[in-house]
Amino acid sequence: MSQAPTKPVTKLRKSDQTKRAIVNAAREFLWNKPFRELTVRELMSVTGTSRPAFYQYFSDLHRLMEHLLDELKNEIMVAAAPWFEGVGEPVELLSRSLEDFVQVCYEQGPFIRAIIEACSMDSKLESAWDNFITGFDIAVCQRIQQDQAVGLIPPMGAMQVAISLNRMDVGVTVKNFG
Amino acid sequence: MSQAPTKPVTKLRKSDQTKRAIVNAAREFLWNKPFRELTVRELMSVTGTSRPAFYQYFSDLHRLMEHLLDELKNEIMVAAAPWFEGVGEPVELLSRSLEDFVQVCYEQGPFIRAIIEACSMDSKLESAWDNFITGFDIAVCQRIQQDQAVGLIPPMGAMQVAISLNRMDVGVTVKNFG
DNA sequence: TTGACAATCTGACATCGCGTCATTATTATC
DNA sequence: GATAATAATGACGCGATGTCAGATTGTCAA
Repeated sequence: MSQAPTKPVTKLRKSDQTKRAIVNAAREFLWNKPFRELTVRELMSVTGTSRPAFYQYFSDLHRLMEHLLDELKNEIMVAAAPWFEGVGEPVELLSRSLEDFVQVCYEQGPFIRAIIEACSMDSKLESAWDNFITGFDIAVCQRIQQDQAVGLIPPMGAMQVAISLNRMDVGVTVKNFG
Repeated sequence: MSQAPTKPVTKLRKSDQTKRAIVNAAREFLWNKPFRELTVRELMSVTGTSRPAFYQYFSDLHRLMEHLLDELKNEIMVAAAPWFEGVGEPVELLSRSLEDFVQVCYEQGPFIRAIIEACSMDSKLESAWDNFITGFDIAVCQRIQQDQAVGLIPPMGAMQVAISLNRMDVGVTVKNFG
């Protein structure tokens, strides 16, 4: 090996620190206030740095929300991974990874709400969320079809059921954190 | 009777004409464009009258959406009335007034989507929508409880089921008209 | 018809938040 | 410690909003 990647390209730049501060400030704000009240000015006043500095890290507030969506995606993928892969006894598998899943939704509830609020205001973020949720639609659909093949679930339009269930989950989550 | 109310206080003001024009222009716009792209300038350029004239009728765009919500409420109440009152054989009643209900959602789909998009941007509109949907939660809950009393539906938390089903309906409707 | 009052509309204004500069200050690296 | 890269800033122009005094239009009694 010519170059062991023990320390990849990960320099600990000062800027990462500021970016982290921005994201944290956003999280704190959005924990109990709606996205529509978030302004760049208010956000940056918390971090200490000036308003234009924000644009060094995100081209606008919606990009910031896209970042939160990415982080949410990671958290959820970890929690739902065993279920997504779906090896093992179906019923027990479901109830076990559902527990982790609900736990994530509980911890991230206000941010999920905020992301969805922001979706109405930006086309790109809307697409990003749509990709995210469509991934679930497909995964749930496949799971249903597998269980249908074994006779665990009666034969009905798997995709429609998947979509409906996912929209229900989102709707209830948003309601409970509104 | 001292004064027969054949013609109430309903003068046919010129203004009502303009207001109608504004609402129509909004409907046309929102039929295939998202709420976030609607501006007072663009809206009024269609009606012919000047931008400030808008504020004679609605204090802002969200009030306009509140008006659309009111009109939607009326349409839906008519369609769902028989089911809301709930006299007659449960199963047939459901499938019959569900048909009217779905018809309204189909015709009004883009406006429902637009209203919900706008909700994220205005606290008052959000409350108005919440009142609207809560009415359904309660009605569906009662209906479930009635059918539970007769043994048509197994005993589970009626309100939770009602809320979940309603959020599913909204979510699927918005998805299909997005 | 005419006058005059009220309803309706308008141009111009102040405000607010956004996003972008050229420029300055601060780090990181040698 | 010098210097190149990186980060932060003040100042600017933009677009949309909501308001107002004043002009315009519609209405109705005389």
